[in-house]
Amino acid sequence: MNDVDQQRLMIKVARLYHTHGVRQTDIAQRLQISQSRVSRLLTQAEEAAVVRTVVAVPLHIHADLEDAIEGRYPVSEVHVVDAVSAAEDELGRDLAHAMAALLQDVTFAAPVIGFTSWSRTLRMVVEALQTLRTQTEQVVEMLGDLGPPELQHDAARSTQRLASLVGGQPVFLRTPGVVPDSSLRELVIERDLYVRQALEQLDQLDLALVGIGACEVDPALRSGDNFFTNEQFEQMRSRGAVGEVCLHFLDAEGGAVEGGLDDLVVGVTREQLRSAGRRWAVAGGARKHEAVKAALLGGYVDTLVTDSETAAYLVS
Amino acid sequence: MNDVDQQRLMIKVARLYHTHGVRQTDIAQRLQISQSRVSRLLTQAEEAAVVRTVVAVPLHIHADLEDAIEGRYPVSEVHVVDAVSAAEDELGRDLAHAMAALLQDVTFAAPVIGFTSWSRTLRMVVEALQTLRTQTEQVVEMLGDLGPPELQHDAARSTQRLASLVGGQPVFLRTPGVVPDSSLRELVIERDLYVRQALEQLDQLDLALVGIGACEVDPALRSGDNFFTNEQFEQMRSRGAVGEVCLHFLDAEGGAVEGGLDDLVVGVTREQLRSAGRRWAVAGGARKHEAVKAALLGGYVDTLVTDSETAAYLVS
DNA sequence: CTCGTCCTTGAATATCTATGCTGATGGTGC
DNA sequence: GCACCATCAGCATAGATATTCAAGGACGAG
Repeated sequence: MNDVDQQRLMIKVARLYHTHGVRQTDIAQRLQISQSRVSRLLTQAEEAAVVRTVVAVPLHIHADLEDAIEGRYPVSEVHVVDAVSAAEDELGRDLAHAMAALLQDVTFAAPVIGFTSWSRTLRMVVEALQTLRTQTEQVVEMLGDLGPPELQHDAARSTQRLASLVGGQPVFLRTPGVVPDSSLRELVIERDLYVRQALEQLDQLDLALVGIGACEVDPALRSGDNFFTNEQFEQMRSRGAVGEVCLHFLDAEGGAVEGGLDDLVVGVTREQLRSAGRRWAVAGGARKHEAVKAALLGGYVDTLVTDSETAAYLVS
Repeated sequence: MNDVDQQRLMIKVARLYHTHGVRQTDIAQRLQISQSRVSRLLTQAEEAAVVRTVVAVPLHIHADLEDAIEGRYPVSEVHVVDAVSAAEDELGRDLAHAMAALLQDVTFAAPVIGFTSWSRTLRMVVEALQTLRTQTEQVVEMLGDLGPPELQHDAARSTQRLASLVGGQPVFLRTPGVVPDSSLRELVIERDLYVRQALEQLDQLDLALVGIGACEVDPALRSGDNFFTNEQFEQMRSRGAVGEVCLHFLDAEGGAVEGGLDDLVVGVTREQLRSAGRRWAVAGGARKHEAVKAALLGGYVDTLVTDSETAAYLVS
């Protein structure tokens, strides 16, 4: 049996099972295959996203918190998710799905989207996305490479996927995201035409999908490996930093923490970010409470998706 | 536990199960409830349409047939569904889902939608629909009541649901759909203001969702019970009728079969139907082959959703 | 051609899920 | 206050689904 037939069979099975409600055993009998094969075809169908199961979460269960935050911070929209658990990975998944759902419904046009593929949650958002209607031409990475090579692969794939979902071109930033010294940064920008062009595109972001980080080394990355070192984070913390947005450090009030580290980052600038038409962020979990608050206060975020605990912290 | 908590629990369970892939037993343990309750909550969630499972059928598997039909008949669009089985009820379900999927994606505005809730397939379409973007103000029934009272209940509910999905007002036609004699029809229209108004609205249909019937008593209806009798169908067949659209009989070339029966129908007229901006029909199955052909030839259909066998018949 | 590797399949079975049944709980009518 | 009914939870288990394992087959290297 060739590949196309295989796929048709898969779809037929999926429809019989999900749409018609036929049991696997009966499907097997009807199509003259074994039940185990039916089961496997169904798994395949799930993986190929031929069947999509979405849990429609009634919006705005926490309307009270949302309103409170919208009143207190310079944001236009807050969505509070009722996470199933406070455990970081499950939380991330919930937040990601919520943001994906939001993105599916957008109606505005966003020719240029900025994306940071090094945020695990944002990658999960992209994973969960199906299609969207932003008439996007370009998806530009807002940060260079961070962390180990295998992560860079995931990141690139994620940018690629987002671009193909919106029907736009991916614009990669294939260069180290953090350089050891600022002159090197100049050199990189000067020498690499693609990098220069990508960075210029960030001047006209219509939609920036930003991750918010606590002021610490991300577990998935490694200190110093294409990333800031523990010492550098330590130093920034001692200067009052509580978090970062696209590797730009913020103090508790959302102000910039100067320490020369901005000059080591190859990526979107604070100004570029703040002047983006829309700035959507997704972040949650106890570790990031202060960082989220800082990002909001600093005007780096326009629309926030977060969990109820973080939301409660924000209004407290 | 009150109702709201119950619903939250349901959603939490649904998300743990579907989004996070946790087993029922583990969910039960985490939430301190029994596995059976988890199972039942999940069933509930399915029923409440909180979890929706859709099988994305790759469009245009039968592009060849579609093109051929579009070339030969005065239609603008044909969608051929690869049905899982030729059995009538399963076929109907597949067709219905296909049409629902199409409707979900429409972008045009249709202030007035005409609907015939007595078609089982069309009711299934409405059942499968989630939301749509037609900016509809009114959903007008195109035929009066047919068949036994319990069917009328289903029909009304279906119209109601469609209206609420599009965010419009349902306009019912609560009057017999087939009257024993034409003077009675005049009387009904004259006496009932609502009926008169509804019928007038049908002059300006932007989208008509029409069912196509073979020239015979629908199994779900009953001969003579608010419907044409077997004898009447027989008579029409002897005059060359091969099918009907909204109870207007058609010969093999799509021409009107005169026999006075049009005057017994309280509902949309042939002209109203043909002048509708868009005329979407869903029909399939061997019994209706000729009827579908006639409806296309007669210009009653603009966009057709049908099965591959019917499609093959149409091009043969 | 032959062997080894990798992949796919179906039978058997382990695992997971749905459901009949029973008792508990809470609301209703008398 | 009490019998009555309805509803719902949990247990046990029937029923359905996923997975293990071994066999068969396709493919490529030798």
